This record gives sequence, C-alpha cells and structure tokens, in this order.
Amino acid sequence: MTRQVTSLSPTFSPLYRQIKELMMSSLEAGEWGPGDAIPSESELALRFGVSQGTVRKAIDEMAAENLLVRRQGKGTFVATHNDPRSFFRFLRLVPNEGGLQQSHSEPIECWRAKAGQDVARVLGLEVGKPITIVRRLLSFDAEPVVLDEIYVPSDLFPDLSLEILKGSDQSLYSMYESRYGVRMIRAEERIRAVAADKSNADLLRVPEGSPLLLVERVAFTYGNKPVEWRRGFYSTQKHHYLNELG
Amino acid sequence: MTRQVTSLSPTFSPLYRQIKELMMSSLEAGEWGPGDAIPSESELALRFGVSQGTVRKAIDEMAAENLLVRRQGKGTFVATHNDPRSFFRFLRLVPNEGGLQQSHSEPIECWRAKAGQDVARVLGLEVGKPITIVRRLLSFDAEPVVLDEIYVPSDLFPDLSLEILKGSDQSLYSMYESRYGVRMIRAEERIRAVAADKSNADLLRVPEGSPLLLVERVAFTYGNKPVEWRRGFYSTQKHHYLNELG
DNA sequence: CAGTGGTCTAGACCACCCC
DNA sequence: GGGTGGTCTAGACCACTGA
Repeated sequence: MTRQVTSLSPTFSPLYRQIKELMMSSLEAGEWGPGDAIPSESELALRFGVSQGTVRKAIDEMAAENLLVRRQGKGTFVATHNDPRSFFRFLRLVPNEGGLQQSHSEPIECWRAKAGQDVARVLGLEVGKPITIVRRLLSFDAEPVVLDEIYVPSDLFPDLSLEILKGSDQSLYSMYESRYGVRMIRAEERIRAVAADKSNADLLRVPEGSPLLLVERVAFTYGNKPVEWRRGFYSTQKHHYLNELG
Repeated sequence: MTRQVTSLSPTFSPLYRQIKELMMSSLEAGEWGPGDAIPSESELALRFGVSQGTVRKAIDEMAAENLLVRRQGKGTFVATHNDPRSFFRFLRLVPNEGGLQQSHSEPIECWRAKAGQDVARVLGLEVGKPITIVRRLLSFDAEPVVLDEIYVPSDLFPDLSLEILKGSDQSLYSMYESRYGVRMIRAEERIRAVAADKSNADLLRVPEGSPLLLVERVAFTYGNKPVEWRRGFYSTQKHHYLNELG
C-alpha cells in the first residue's frame, strides 16, 4: 500500500477513502458479486496494509450507501436486489390503508427503437443508438396501479424481450442484476401531476383526464452511469407516494 | 458516568448510544440552542467520563440525522433552519429548467379552529383542542406555485397570526424556531395527484380541474412528536418534485 | 468453539480556523 | 500558537453466528 504525501497534495483524500475506491473497483470489476461475502475486515486490513479501523471506516461509508450489508457474526455482503429487504428501496408507493399487498407485474409490450434526443440526453447516449422500450403494468391486489414505460440502451440488455419479461418472476432490477450483470445503486425521481390520456386511463381503469402522478426516474449503476430511464404513471386513488425527509 | 452491565441486560445499547441520548436531552432541554456551538469533543469526553472516540461516534450519528453540524477547526454546532444551507431541506420542488429562483411567501389567511378527527389523529391531539390554520401562497419568480394549508396546535404557537406571518421575512420553520422554540427535525410526505378545485385553481392561476400534486406533510420535533400538518397543492407546470433514492 | 462484525480505549499526528 | 474537528493506529474485549 502506497501512502500519499498528504500535506503537499492539493487533492488530499484520507486513507479510508482510498481504500473505499479500491473496494469500489473490486465491486465494479465483479471480483465480489451481488450476494457474495467480501473478505473479513482483518483480511482486508492485511491486504491493503492498513489498520482494521481504517478498513472499517471505508466499509461504513459503503454500507451507508447501500452498496454493502453488514451482518454481525457472519460477515459483510454485497447488496443485491434479490434480497427481499431491498425490494421496496426504489418503489415508494404504499397503500393508503392496510399493510402489505400482493404485487404483480404484467409486461405489455417490448420493442426496439433508436434513441431520440431526450432519451439520449438522459442516458448519455448518442442520438440514434439502439434502445429497448418496455411497457408494463404493476398491480397491487389485482388492481392496476402503475403503468411504466422503461427505456434502456440495447447494448447493455442485448436479448431483452417480452418473452424473457413474462418468464421472469423476479423484480426487474433483480433480473438486470442476475441476467445482465447491471446493478442499480441509485436513482433520481422527478414527480409531476398530469391528466391521464386515453391509453393510460384504460390500462389503469380510471376515467380519461383523471389526475395521475408522473414519476420520471433515472437509475444509475456504478460510477454514476445512467442506465435506465423510466416514466411511471401512478394512480393515486388508493395509494400514495411516501417520502421521508431527514 | 455509570456503565451498564452489558451481558445480562436485555435492552443492551452501546455506550455511544447512551451518550447520544444524554446529548439529545441537552438539545431538547435547550441547554444548547439552535446555532450554538456545543462543547468540544474532549470536553464532552471528560464530562461523560468516556473516551473521545465514543463521544465522536455519538456526534457522528447526530450529524448524520442533521441535528448537529460539524465544522472542522471551529467546532460542532446545533443545526438551525436559519442556516441558508438547510433552507431547501424540506422543500423538494425545483424548476424544470434554470437555476435558483427568487422565492416569496404570501400569507393569505390565518384563523383558529377546533381539531377535527383527522387533524387530531395526525397531530396526536384530542378532538376539539384549539388549532391554528394558515393558508399561504408560495411563488417562484413571482409566479404562484404552491398553496399551503397548515395546521398546528395553538398551544405551541400561542400568538400566531396573519400580522406576525406578514411581518416575518424568515422561512416558516425559522420562525417556529426563533419565536416559539419549536425545532422541526424530520418530516413525512405523502403525495397524490388531484384535480384543482375552483379556489385553488384561482390562486395558482391554472384552469379549474388541472392536475396538481397534493403533498401532505407531517413534521416532527424532538422525541418524534408531530407538531405540524400541512397540505400543499403544487402546480407542476414549470416545476417538479425531486427525490433522490439512495 | 473459532470467526465475524461491533465497541471502546489511549495516544499520536494532521488539517483547518482564528487570533 | 492554541484550539477545533479529522484521521490512523494497536490492542482489548463484547456480541452474534454457525459448526
């Protein structure tokens, strides 16, 4: 482990953050895959030539960012969307009353297209690059609640198709992870109120013109790379979007 | 400092968390007021009879919860809503394009009433207790964007009136803090899409029936005590609600 | 029981701020 | 220069897990 000269460096970063960057590389390179246990703190300390406390602080930050999950007595694990605990991390819609509901995702269509200006800008692609578009309906207790239009670059998800979507029983992000090796770690949502058009209204079984939430989401993988754009139309008759402000 | 017997205690909590609770009491009791510097880490370590590292970990958690603010070389300070840095902590509405906008809050009405069932439930009051209701219009660059209906228990904000609201140039939460000693530390927002009624539509200068965001917020002070309920109608023509999903 | 993460300590030194 | 928070270390011990 090479220590940097700190006092003269204009871009000083503490040792634990350098360790964190090294560990991020291991995650990004797939040395530690989703669900895997990473080496123990003492092993990592040995490998990087620092004290256990320094490794610990690096892991602390990564756990706070939901990249790693610590389990006392067992070890530290790479977070995965397969874990039911992280299932609702990206879906903030909850029923107005009552507890957990049975959720079901019904794929409607899936086709290829060329990236228009908007998608290209959001996903950092060149205009005209192939993208894959998915429409799907999400239901709670058999009532349609969310209509999603999902845009992803085709090169990252080469064989994504309606058949594959229908054959999968996992969440979409679980499938991205296990089938395409793309892990979503962060997202931004922009929310507006809009009136339902004919097509959306029919699918969500609400009158045309009804107010809907429009939730536009950009999801990012390692290195802050945007890889999915999504427009979700939420019917908020019996559900609402819940947000905690710290 | 009395250390607890750890291994036999069914409600084990580590030392740093006990220190944190003691410090929370100091905050709640007003020993350290908003904006004040709290004692240095070494002083606190001495006072509580623990090592500096343990105090540090307690402060770490409180800083992560936005209760304290660390400033290297200067000290650790009690967070305050007067600080411009924490101004947008609770307002997630941002313009679709362009940067900062001039914001202006215009109080419309302010009156007393008795708590109905809904307000009483949300604020943990008895039905019939006196509450104060405020309506106000928030504008960005002189365009009305948010119409708020705000419900607070009158006993906590005894002399709240239209005159006081009009005379104040601070944010509402700054005023709660400096005038009534009530500090908001956390909030929950529930978001739905609704159609504008006549009154809201006129004030927000949109057609009647236009889709609006309805943002219902419960804000909490120390000890997770709810002290404000708020229904905000957001016009999302030129703005949107921004949410980061970690 | 051994191995993991979690807590706590004491001490050294660095970076930052202000007098 | 003296005070503050920030980093790093080495070592001890505790709590939890699973064989």
